Amino acid sequence: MKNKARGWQVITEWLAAHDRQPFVFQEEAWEHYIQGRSGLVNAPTGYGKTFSLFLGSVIDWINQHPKDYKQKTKNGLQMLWITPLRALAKDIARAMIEVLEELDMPWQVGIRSGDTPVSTRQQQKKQMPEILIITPESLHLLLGQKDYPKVFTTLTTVVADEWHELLGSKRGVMVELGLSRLRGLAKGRAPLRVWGISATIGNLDEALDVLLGKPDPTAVIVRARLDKQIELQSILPDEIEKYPWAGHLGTKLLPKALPIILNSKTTLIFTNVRSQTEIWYHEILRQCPELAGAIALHHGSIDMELRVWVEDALHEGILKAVVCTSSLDLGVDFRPVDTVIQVGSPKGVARFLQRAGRSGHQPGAVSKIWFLPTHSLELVEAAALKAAMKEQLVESRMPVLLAFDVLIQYLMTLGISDGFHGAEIWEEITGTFCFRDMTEEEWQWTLSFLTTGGEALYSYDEFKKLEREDDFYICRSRQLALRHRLHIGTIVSDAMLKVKFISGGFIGVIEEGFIARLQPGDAFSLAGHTLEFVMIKDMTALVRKSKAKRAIIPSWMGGRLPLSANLGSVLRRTFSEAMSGNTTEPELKILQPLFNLQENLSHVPKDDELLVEKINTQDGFHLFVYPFEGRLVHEVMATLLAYRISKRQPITFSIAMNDYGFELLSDQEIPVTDEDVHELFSLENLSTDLQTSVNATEMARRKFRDIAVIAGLIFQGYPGKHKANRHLQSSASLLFNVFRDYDPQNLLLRQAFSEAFFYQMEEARLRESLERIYNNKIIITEPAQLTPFCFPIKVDSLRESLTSEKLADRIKKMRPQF
DNA sequence: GACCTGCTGCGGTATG
Repeated sequence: MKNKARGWQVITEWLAAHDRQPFVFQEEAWEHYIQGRSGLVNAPTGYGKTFSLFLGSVIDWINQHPKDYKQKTKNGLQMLWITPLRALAKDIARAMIEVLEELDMPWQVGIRSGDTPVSTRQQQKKQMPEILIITPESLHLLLGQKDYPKVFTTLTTVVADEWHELLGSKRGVMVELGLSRLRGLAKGRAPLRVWGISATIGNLDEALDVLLGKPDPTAVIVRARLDKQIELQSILPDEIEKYPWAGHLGTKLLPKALPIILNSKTTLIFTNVRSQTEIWYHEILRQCPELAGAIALHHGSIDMELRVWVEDALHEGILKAVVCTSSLDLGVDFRPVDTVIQVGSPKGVARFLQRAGRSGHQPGAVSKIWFLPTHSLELVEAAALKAAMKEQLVESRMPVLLAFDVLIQYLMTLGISDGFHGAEIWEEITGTFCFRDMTEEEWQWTLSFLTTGGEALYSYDEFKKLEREDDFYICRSRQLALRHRLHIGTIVSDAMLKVKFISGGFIGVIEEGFIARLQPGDAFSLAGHTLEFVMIKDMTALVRKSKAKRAIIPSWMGGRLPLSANLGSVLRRTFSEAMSGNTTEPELKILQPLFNLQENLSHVPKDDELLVEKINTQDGFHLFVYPFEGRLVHEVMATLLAYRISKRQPITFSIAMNDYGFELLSDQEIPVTDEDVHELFSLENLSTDLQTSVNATEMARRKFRDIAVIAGLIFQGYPGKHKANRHLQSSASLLFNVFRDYDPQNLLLRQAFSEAFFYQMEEARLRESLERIYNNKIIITEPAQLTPFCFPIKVDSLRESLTSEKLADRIKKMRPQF
């Protein structure tokens, strides 16, 4: 295998034999690779990016070491493969071993992650495999071992797999920092070759920059020159007039989805919410009992073992359908899946594409995805998604900047292994994308915070973590080192209780708050089982099987993904099209009666218009506004508007919002007219108005909790031992106050505020949308009754104050007739 | 009888 033609041939043959398209390593890319360049490979999921890159690098190695090929040699660690998912690590390892066998290469492939057994770890300590697949957290744990540089002396290549998944998060920052150290260790040798593997995102160039840290003019992006064909079809109700105007469940359309499931080999049904998967699972079985045993459900609060069982069953093709949340979004491909149903809004174009890509894995096959709306208006999203996909309006992943919490954790990691020299690490860190704008002053603050505890905590010894000897920093406390190892990582979880059968066997986790409301004997549902709650013991909820007909579905406090900016803007455009009358989209056609009603009662906004509805009901005076900017932006915008209106005249509001718009409700007439409505959206005095109206301190306080945990200021207790969430929250709050009062320059405090502005208020997006609205036409209507647009928002705001029974009554009364 | 919202991911000790 001396020449590249032979190498290329091996790759092509292998990929073809394994049903994957050999498009990634084109001649040109291969050339880049063997010249030792770094870069980024981009292609849709399931198209063999991983394998092409892997084969390419192995064959390149063979070319460079022709004599060692096929010999059992101890080469040491050659390649580090970073993956965000443990499950993915296993998949990749399996495929790699297969490839190596075929090439007759006696290389070892190892996995290093949380579930790597101790014996394997010790084995690896003695001798590293040639290829190590690792998570970002485990990489940092390696960097926290004594003599860690020895492990990496032979390393030539690092691959960041699923880089788009890590990029926008603090886990991505961990990768950046890890890479900076590995590059530092490689100084004096051939520079590390670093490759990213990424699905399509809006900012691929930036993704490469983040991976590289310092610009590298020779680095390349290898793009797949193919368009994955995706076909979207909506599941339409027979009579749109009878389909709900609000809601998020979608079970009314299940009878229409069932034939699709029955006619497919294997179907994935994606929902947005964990409780929703439980509800759908039960509902499917109720309507189609013959599916018992052939369907399963999968979400993040179901015990790992059960999930793995479901995943294996998917691989083997023995399941007819799996109801799941985005826990099945990542990496691992399930070939038997031929049909995907998305229930409700996917909230973003990228996520939708990814889910669609779960079907039709075979090269050239069309991925088909069904969209099942949970309320009428959501059908517009289907039409918008089609347009967005056609135009490739995939969202960007914004890299995290200046995450001082992660930096502090990292420095401590280096401190507990061999210690570090300030100047050397400063050099490396400012070479990362995340910290390239860090000032010398900030660096000095960080070091002094770690050695003294900073201005507020200097009198507490436990915060003097590192000892300083000239420019050398090291942690000499075994106790602190131990604690630190337990806290490496950036994922801060909420306190959950495990659920276990009395007879043995874990089922999953639920929130403390949910179980606190249960009485022994109550029935609830988890992982598809109906369970009877027996008691709590050792922070575990013990249950037995129940035959109860009615069971409470647990709810989990999860994230609230807002509608993405991309999807929002296409959505606004789609409304314009819907009213143009010459649309061919079935989703828009079927909605025509609804649009007509909206137009008669009020107005359907065009692309360059903002609709404001003033409605009086027995509840009071409502102002509905529809920017289609996602709920986070709406929340802040609503608060801002309420404040600006109240400056005109004393008035109080209650606020409600969803992804499409928001509501201000008052008991007095709301003073907004055509003449003065524009100035409510003005950028003038925006910062001061925001500071007065939005409680930024409270938002920052909430953000600070994670920051304090990541920076290692709060000890979360030993594994297995429970520490109530309350304690965590209160100690974080305490620290927040202490910093605010005694150390206002504290960088972690500052970070909490900037995270609140960036992630919670989405300040940049808020500004953009205000500017857009300010330059748009604003149409104020005064409908005589609630409109299809405002209905979902109104229902949401009622839900908080009413029981579901009363709510159903109220909704019946509220709903206007066509 | 139902117009029930709120995702995902990782990691770890020590003694007999």
